[in-house]
Amino acid sequence: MKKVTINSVASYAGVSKKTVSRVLNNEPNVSDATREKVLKVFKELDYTPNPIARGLAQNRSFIIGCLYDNPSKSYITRVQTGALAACHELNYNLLIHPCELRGDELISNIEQLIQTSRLDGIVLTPPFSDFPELVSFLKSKKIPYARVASAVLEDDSISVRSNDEQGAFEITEHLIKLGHKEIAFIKGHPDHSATEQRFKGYRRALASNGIEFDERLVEEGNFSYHSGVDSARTILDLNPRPTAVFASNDYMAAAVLKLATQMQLRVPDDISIAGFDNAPIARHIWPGLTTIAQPVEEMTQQAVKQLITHIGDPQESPYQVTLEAKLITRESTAAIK
Amino acid sequence: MKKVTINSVASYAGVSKKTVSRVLNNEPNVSDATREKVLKVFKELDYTPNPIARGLAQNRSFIIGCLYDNPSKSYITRVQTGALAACHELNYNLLIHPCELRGDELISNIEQLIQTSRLDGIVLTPPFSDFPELVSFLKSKKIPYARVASAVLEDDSISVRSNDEQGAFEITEHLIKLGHKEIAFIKGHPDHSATEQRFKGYRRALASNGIEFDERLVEEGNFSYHSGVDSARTILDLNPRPTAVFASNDYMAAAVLKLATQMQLRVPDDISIAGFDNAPIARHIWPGLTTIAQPVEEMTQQAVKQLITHIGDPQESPYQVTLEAKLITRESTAAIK
DNA sequence: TGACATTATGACACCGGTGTCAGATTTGGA
DNA sequence: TCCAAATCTGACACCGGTGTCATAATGTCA
Repeated sequence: MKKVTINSVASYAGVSKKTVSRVLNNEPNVSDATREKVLKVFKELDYTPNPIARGLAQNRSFIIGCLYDNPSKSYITRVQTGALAACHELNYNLLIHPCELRGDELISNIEQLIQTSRLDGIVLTPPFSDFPELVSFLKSKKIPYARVASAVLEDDSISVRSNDEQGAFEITEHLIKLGHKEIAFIKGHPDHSATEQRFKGYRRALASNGIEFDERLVEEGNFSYHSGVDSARTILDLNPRPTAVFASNDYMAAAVLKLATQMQLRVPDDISIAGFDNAPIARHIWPGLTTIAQPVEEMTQQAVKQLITHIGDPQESPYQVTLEAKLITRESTAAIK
Repeated sequence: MKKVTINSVASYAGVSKKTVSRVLNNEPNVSDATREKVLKVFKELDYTPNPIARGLAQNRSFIIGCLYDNPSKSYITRVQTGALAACHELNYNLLIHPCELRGDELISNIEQLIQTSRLDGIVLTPPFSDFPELVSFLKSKKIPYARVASAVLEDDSISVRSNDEQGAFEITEHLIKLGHKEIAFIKGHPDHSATEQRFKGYRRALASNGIEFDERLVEEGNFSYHSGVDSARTILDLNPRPTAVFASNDYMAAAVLKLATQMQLRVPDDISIAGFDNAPIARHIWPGLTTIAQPVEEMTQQAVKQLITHIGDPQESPYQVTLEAKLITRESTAAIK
């Protein structure tokens, strides 16, 4: 099995390699007869163009990077799934880059990544989607980027999000409609813009239903299961105890559930619990968690698709979409007795 | 900011580009004076060699692929973490390739992957580590590969595993020592070689403790949470009910726990439950699951490191390691009353 | 000191594609 | 029918490195 290069194809088809290249790239100015002849040779020789040579000639790598730092493995894999779908479709490769750095270290780490791997573009996922220094660094270096699930919109960049504020509003209102008035809230990690958005939604739901906001019901978490345990401890010890807890994500909600169960509280009879994200754990525990499902794969796929399109044709105007989040009710929330 | 290429470095340092290349690759036959001079220019110009050009010249991509199909997101991310660690260390890129295909479709999918992405090598993770057709395909195409957590050892290929059979033996013996005699077992997915290994360990522990194996206590699962629910239903309805359940992974164990809780059974007072893998869920639920922890990151990292070393120097003899798995006891198992 | 082995260096082709541009061929309108 | 415009095609340099080989510089030993 010898290598099939553009040269073999060219000589076999009796044309120049430039013409073969034209066919490869669907360029105009090739007669139908020639095009078909070359295409036939592609099949016959089972030719696959070498992306490395292509990359060298065009100064591209056909690789985009995917940056994330998320405690939720399921979120990560969902992001990857969406990104990969877009990459496969458009003949790109995906380089995953988990990264826990912040500040200058983050910037220089990303700079090095771009330098050494020659990325054509980069997808930012939470919490990086809303790091202004990172975004402006990429902008200054003219590295194409797309932002997934960012709260802050800019009109000159690609951004695909879902409405966290609205989701939090809906789930809070769901609790209110069940008769709950003392609804505790556990915040997420301060680095994530979703944290603020979800908190806003919670407060808006309270306000629009005439319930006074009570600061003592709010705990600071960081999206990790562990932080959920700490917050839960404080909340469940409150006197009077709130009748419902809305945690900013499912891991923290699961922690509340665990602690409540350990304390012999029955969920949802004694206390309702709601989460956010619809992580697998939300349906792997008993009772299943009422939560908000976001189209993470879809968001990432659209973002990456846009990004690659933009790389191929920088004229293409960047676009921004907001997708729908959906309330999923399970057994962990019920009407107050 | 203009591009810094090998040519700029060469002319700036007053040497030929071949000499620069020699320094880059740590080749011999460069005088110390010249080497230092060139190295200094690297720093001064902040030069990063272009891996694409390098790849073209050497007919390499500096990319290795990572193949997996696993219902456990945490397992996937652990595999990725290990693989990335090795790749970073050795200046390689990692291309992740989740894949649900089997048989001929799998082979042609992988063939296409290798063709289009020009992988230098591929890491097989369960269940692919033990697919004979895939392994012999790779061998016939002379694609370097490494196998993670495979049960079948071959002495001419790289393989890093941990001892599933022994782990299952230990956890079963743990239950036996707590006084359990009727221990139900839920099998994993038949594609995974671990499934058979874990079952073997379970049986060996029974045998070596003089407990007769009872086929009625064994259920077929497939590692998914859902299959665990089905198996749990059957097992918990048995009369007499077994006093312990050992599920082949934590998701299925969590399913047993969920169902048991729904049935008002107290765990571990009424029934003990054990899992395998030490997935996050094992400590996110109440009671926490007794389970077996495998060094997944470590296994993958070693496998990838070996693989890349082998690619760089095919003389390097492939090696095989077995790492230790560890019993982790939590609240879900207790002495029989 | 001369003859020869060893080390250091550079010229040049090459990896497999793409961009530029000139020349050949076809098309269309007067 | 003829000429300009549009369409097609190929020669050749180039992307940024590495491999080969010739040659220059240095070292070694009689």
